[in-house]
Amino acid sequence: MSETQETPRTHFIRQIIESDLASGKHARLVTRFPPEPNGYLHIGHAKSIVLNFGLAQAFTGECHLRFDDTNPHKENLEFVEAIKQDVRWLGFDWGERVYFASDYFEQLYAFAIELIEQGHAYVCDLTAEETRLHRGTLTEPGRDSPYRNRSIAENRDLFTRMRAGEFPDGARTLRARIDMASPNINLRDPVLYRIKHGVVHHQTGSAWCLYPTYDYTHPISDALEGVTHSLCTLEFEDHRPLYDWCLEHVSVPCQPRQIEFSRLNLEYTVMSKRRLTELVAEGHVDGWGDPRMPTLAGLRRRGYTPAAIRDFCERVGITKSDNLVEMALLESAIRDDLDAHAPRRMAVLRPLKVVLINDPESLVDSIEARNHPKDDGLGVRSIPFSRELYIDQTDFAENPPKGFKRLVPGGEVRLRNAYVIRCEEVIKDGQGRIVALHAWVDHDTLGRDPQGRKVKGVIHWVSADHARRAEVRLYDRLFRTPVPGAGNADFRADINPDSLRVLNEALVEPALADALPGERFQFEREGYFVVDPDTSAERPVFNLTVGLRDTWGKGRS
RNA sequence: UGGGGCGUAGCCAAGCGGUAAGGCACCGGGUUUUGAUCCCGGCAUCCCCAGGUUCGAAUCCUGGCGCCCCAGCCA
Repeated sequence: MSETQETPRTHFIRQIIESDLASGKHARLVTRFPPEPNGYLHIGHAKSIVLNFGLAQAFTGECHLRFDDTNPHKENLEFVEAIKQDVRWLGFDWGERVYFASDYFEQLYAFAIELIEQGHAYVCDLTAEETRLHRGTLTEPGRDSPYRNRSIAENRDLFTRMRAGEFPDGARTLRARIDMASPNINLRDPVLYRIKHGVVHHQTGSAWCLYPTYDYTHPISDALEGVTHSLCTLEFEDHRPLYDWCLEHVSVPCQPRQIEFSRLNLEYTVMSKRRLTELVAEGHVDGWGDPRMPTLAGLRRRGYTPAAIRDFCERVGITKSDNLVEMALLESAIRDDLDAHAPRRMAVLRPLKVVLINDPESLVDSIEARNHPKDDGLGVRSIPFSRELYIDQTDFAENPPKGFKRLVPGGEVRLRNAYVIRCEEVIKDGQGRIVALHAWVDHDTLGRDPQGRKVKGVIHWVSADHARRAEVRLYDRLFRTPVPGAGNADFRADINPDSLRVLNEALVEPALADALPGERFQFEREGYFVVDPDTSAERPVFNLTVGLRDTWGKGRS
């Protein structure tokens, strides 16, 4: 029997879930993907999305989409909408389960009162700077705030008035009363609430001037939603004791378990939202959806498919080890998908004219070609053929390097899908630049091998009279170093100045003229391309998704 | 020098005391009207190091070493 369904690879989180389900600790799996709407989603988020939604799917549980919107200064609706679009595009469905941490502000507030009533939280009047000074250092314990032992009544009163807006920003905070001497700095009376006046929150408007912090909000939100396994990245490992503390000291309905895994790092790009935001804000790229960006919006415009990104996330795996994944793995995933599904076309990126000089009348004027070498389901198309053609400049060499299989003076080459030709003459201009080639056609080679000789090279072409001019955008890695900004360097200094090259003279076969934005093709012998949204009938625009694997080293740069 | 993690091939990653999966990359060879795809083969005597336990250790113990994270009223 043949397994059509791949067994998803196992990892420590899956094992924990399997055992929790098997032991009856949980009847049903509930996970969540909790983005903060302060930027666009990137491929690192995809890893988390595929993990959380994928697990829910695998165990027929549920995965919530929850916006972690506790800091209105940085968040907005544009990001909320973009995130929803990207998660959907990636192929996941949260159904009715979209939530906002801000949905819980009232309950969070009530739980804070509980903490105060039990002496587990207090209102602190220290400034941010004083708080920092009291916190101690990595090696020295902190000192108690002078406000740490306020009465419950005073704390309740002050906290109520904080909500009522009686105090300015920064005047007071609500802090958990845990342990200023804890070796874990997160436990040194962390701030639970801070005052923020005059910000309009995208969900709650001006209803609040008091905003809960992540550390307080996250565990409670998880609990209120019945999340069973709260999966996050490694940097929150130190926060887990605080996560648990919150749940233990407040009357929530259940105790979710936080489990950490390592975030994705990809060579030759940056993944931090701070840096991505800077790239956009400083105009190094054309917005969050620039095809060079590692954002899902960027990858989409670059021509990546959701399936390839999901596959990539599966291939990368889930562990706790720091990692730096090679770009080759991502590229391999998209090539696999596109090789199987993208219709083939011919496009000449850097045209060189070829004139057929013998008996042109007896040549066919149209050739039927298969759209895919292995999948007949993709059908066939008709390609016009004529006496004047264009081939790629890189497919002809007057002085060929050793091993060159393409066209050379006096040599023969197969025109893909068409005849074998032989270069008879190289036409040059006054400066000695090659402007055209004259070639002889072997009429007897359409659909059959030539008599008595082997022709190894195959090159692509377009008919001069029928080809359409197109703009082709060739993308390369955004950075020229594997780890931009390594050390303490400015990551901007590592930006690759040649990450985009625009070819304006490209000529594509007519079948490509009416392609719609988002349609993907393989330009034979070149790579996979997607129609850019900038495209128009007058000027079709194609983006390079990824080049074909090239063992000859033809090098496009 | 406090606390929390991590260390298996160039990269990612299985492995859960019984004698090192898989993918990517790379190197051969075959097929091929895409120098693509596809197919076949190769690629860790060894699991950060050193001791110890055991018939047997990447897996257990001890001690080192290296790397990452934490001192936001960011998440």
